[in-house]
Amino acid sequence: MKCVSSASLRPLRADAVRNREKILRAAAWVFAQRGLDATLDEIADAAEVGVATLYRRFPDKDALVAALFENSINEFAAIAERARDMHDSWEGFVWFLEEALDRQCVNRGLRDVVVGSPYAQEIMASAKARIVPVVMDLIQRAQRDGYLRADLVEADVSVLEMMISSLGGEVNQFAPGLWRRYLGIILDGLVVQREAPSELAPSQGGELVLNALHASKHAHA
Amino acid sequence: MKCVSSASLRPLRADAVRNREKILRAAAWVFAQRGLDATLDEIADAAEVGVATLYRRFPDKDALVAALFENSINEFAAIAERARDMHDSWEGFVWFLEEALDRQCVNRGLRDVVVGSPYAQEIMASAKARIVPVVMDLIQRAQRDGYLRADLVEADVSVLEMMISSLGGEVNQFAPGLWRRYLGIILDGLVVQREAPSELAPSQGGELVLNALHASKHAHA
DNA sequence: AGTAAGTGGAGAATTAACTTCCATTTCCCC
DNA sequence: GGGGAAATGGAAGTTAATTCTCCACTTACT
Repeated sequence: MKCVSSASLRPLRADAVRNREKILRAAAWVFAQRGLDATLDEIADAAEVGVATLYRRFPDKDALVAALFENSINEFAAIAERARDMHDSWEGFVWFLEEALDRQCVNRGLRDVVVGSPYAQEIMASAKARIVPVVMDLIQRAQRDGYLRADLVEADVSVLEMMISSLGGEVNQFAPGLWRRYLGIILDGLVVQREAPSELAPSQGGELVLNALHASKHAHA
Repeated sequence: MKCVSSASLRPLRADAVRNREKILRAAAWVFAQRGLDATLDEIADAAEVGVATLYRRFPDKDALVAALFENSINEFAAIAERARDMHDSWEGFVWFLEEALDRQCVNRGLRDVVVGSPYAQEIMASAKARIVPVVMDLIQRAQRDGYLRADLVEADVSVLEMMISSLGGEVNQFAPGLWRRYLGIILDGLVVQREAPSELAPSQGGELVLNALHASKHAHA
């Protein structure tokens, strides 16, 4: 009995390490494009590796998702904290939304994680605990300074994020950055008072959004 | 060769008519609750009818969906037209959104139809052609009267409708009417100018929205 | 060179939906 | 009220997608 810790009794063989990394790279790509619904077979193919290899390294999808997205989730917390520390509370609030949404719209897998995919339950539970109080702070500061409407609560931010990030993924590929247009409208609805509309991101591609959604579903003869 | 028209050569038998109606009633209910993804088996069960009966009456899902939702779709057009004819152009615009969204949020199947489910392609194609110009009118009138921000285009309305109606269905059962809160925020973002935030529908249940979304997906041990 | 570790990919197991078949029941008209 | 056409139910065939396992073979390490 010469093993020390319960996990990773011995170091992985060199080729196994290489394959593990190929898998992670491939999974990052595939999940980003197609969301967490992507199959493990698909990822194994993209990694140029047999399925069994993937299953040996990661017992199930949850484990793979956790390994991949733990970083991104911590990044969220970091963003929120940095936003809270910005001088202008409104700028901080807006910057947080922009950064968070940009990531979620570009990476459909990340969006699924944040919105609460069953494959990322525990990983998000702890992250939420860390992020929520910071967002509450962001909100309260912007409210105290008279920028943000007083009736906004933390849950609203989650819901609005969810609504806006539904324009990520495939839609964002048809109409890149369209989500910014609607974030703009919503921000105009969140400020306490306003003389004129702020300038919006252009709507180009907007007409195609619904078509883009069709395309994403199966063709259906 | 004594038949007259190509369809409905002879009248249906009395029991067949009764069953057809049971199917339509059941389908209306099931689609409203679970969206167009509900299976035909499920509907047959709810109608207390064998699957075969359903298939004999409606060759495929598209036919059933068309039979069920043609009315609702025409209702949309009627609502849009009535909104256009209202005295106050802003009230008309808001009223149209409220009515349209209320229907979509209460009836998940209807939402799927409007957002462009593959099972309702043709049925929507013609309806769109009828509704879009009316909505453009609604927009232009509200803009001309100085209520609605000038940079809003027709496609925006579809996108916003889609975003808001994502709070229908199961979410609306957890937190009934929550969608009105976010419609309120967005409307505040759509007016040209505003001194103070308008009053929002309460957020009660809002914290549970994301949980409601989980619940809707399979439990996943 | 020997052996433990690692691999691939076919295929078993599962789940789920759509659709058809046909022996039986029900209605309609005479 | 009886004969024949119409309608029925639900079991079973079909197709498809996904997860996960097995084992004969290959590769790395000492």
